[in-house]
Amino acid sequence: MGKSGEDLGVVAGLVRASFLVNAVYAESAREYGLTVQQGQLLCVLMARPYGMGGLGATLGLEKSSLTGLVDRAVRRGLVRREPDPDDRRAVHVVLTDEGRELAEDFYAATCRRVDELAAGLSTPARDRLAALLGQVVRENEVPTVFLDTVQR
Amino acid sequence: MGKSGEDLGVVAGLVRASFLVNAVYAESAREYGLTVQQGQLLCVLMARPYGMGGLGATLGLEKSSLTGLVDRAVRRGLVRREPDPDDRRAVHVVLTDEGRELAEDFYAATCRRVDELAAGLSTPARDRLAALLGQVVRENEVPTVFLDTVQR
DNA sequence: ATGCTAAGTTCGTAACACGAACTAAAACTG
DNA sequence: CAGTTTTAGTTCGTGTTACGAACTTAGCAT
Repeated sequence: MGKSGEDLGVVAGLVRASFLVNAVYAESAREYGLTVQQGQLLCVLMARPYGMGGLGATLGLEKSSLTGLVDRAVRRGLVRREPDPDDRRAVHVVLTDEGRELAEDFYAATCRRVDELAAGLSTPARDRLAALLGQVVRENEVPTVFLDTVQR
Repeated sequence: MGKSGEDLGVVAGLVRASFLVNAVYAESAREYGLTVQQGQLLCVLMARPYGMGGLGATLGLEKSSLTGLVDRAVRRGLVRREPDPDDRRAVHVVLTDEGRELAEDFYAATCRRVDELAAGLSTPARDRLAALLGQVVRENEVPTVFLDTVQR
């Protein structure tokens, strides 16, 4: 362990880095007229449509919280509720064209901003950081709240 | 800046790890009957008292948002507003005894939980991760939203 | 004094999050 | 098949969070 006093432990490093990412995410959302939660919703739906239950599991929210979140996103024309042909109780939440466009712009802007947080790291340092975070993420089964790669 | 390839890894790693930390933080807060924001408030005040303005700068909130947050914390007996002897407009927000105790318990529980996120890393890997995150945090001037170690 | 700035509060509005209670459809059971 | 239980979502009521605009009071310049 480093004892130089400037050194942060893993725990404080993770928490503060997380604070940093949250701030950047919020700033990015604000830039696109979104709340953080709406931004997350769009990012999740970029991968594929989800049912309300799946969204809850992915975002870590109760289903009652989702109704309103999706309602507001529908009202803004960002998503659509489609009936599930195989289950008349269920619903697929899908991005509209407008929603997809906004999602992609927001996603790109957020990537750019988060990337800048690591701007001071050398390329090998970035690779090491990516590998280490990748391991943490993998071992803790994080849902796909943010895509790893964009199709381009 | 954007050498498109590896940095997506860093970006997605940071965002997802951040999601993980948020979830753990929220879970911890809930365990102690706190909201995330109240938990953050307590953690910030563990270091020292702050004025409303300082709290806003540290937490990234508008001052008008803080009045309510502090009000509710006061109502719960966690913090106290003390007059600043040198400036009669200003206020020091200070932890009460009850607030400090809760803050320390919450802080410890959160540390434990966040630490478990990195449980799968070897000791040298943890050190590398800590060093890398420390660099990111240092270069982006994160306010002290979470102490590194309790009194050391 | 006069004006300007800084520290906080108040107010109105919107979003968020939860649990409890509910409806409707699916799945299971006898 | 009828009857029960589970599952998917919504509705409702409550409390929290967050913001900007307008405001009060106190310090700071002239």
